[in-house]
Amino acid sequence: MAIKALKGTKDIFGDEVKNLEKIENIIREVCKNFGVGEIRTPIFELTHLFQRGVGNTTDIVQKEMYSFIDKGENNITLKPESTAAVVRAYLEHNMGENAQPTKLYYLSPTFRYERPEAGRLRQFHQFGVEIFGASSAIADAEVISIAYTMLKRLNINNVSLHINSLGGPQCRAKYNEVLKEYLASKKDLLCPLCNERRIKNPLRVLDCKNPDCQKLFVDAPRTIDSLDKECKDHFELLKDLLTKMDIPYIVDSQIVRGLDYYTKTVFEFILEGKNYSGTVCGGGRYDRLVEEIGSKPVPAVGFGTGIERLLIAYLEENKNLELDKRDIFIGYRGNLALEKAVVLVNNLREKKFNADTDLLGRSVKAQMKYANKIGVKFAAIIGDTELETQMLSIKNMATSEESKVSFVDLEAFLLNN
RNA sequence: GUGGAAAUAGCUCAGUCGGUUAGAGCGCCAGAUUGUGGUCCUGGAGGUCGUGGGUUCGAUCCCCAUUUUCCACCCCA
Repeated sequence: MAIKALKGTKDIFGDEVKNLEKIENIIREVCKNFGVGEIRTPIFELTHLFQRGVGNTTDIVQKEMYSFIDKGENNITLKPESTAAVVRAYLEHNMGENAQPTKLYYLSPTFRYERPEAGRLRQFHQFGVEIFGASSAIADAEVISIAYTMLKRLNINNVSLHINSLGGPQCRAKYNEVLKEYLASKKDLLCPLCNERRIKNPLRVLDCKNPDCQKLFVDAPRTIDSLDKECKDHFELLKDLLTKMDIPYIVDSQIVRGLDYYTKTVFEFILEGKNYSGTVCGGGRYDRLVEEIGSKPVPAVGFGTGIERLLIAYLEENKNLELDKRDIFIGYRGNLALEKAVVLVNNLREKKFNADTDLLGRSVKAQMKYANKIGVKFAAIIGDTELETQMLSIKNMATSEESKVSFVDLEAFLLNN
């Protein structure tokens, strides 16, 4: 019985790897431009960390974690998101003592036990940014700008930015009262799920996808109407900065986010695609999370994005992408020529050219076919004549043009072409 | 976790009202005056028809179970 990859997991190879590499390169470049440094935290942490950090009432913690007891009887969980782990590392290494703010990004495998579908696997990859130690909306704007810049450089244009503000603890408490009252007045019309949430976590009710419920919410109280002056100013500054940076946004009171730790700003980039529609990137401010996990309060803001979803969006907008071409293929005919080809190719590789030769001892024709398939710019065959004259006849694969080049001038030729 | 559809070659899929050697296109390998790719032509390799059981003289096809994938919910990135 053949062994196959587990449900919700997959092997990544071929063009997919090349595309992912491109995306990752753009991500790293954007982070560099914004002065954001990378952090790599372990793949697993104590389960307790996520229970505290993500929130015990969330679906992620309640039913989607890969948890197990290791041989030392520690309760371990494969990370279902990275923010809690980054916060743990921030506190553990006293990063708050360094020059502030602390700007970190991660690019990490992430695990959630869910029903897999397109753009959602059980092992997936997340890219995210966290900025610690900056309470001003300037940081919120910068975080959004990072995500926006990344999407733009990936040529993903069919997304829209939705922003909202949940306010601080006081505003949220106030809002919860108003909302509860409002929802109670509608309880006979709400679906069973909404009525359950109405008691436990009223904010989540607004997230209900039931169209009948949504109709009721048109005149529901909005979080932004319950903001105190500080939170309101914060939100106004954010909107102002986004406008000044030419980042278009929609204020959307339905954006409440699924994780408990958000305060003030929340946002999502929502994709309208053929193969996938939905949130491709989401985040916000979480001023109370660091205190929740550690002891001292540290303001923080960040976002997370699923690389697989990013890839779907990227492929929709970038149909005929040119994958990197190898520079030269050097084939051979005969044993002496074989040795010469291997040596030449090896020398070129040492000089950091991309060079390839035939490993199967095929006919000249087959070697040329191979050169064509792997997509080299140039191809040449070494035979008796070439060995005698020490000259190569290099063929430009795109134009069929041939150039005579001596063995010693090979590097110079490649540099100039 | 709920509901629905699907699973046949490396890929995309046909097909058999249940019958002997299961097909196509693409891809792969090889030929077309034994030293040159891309188009065209010819040939070849490659499948225990997802897995296990049942019905049957006989199952890739019908039935049951199971696994996986996809879609819609739920939730999220």
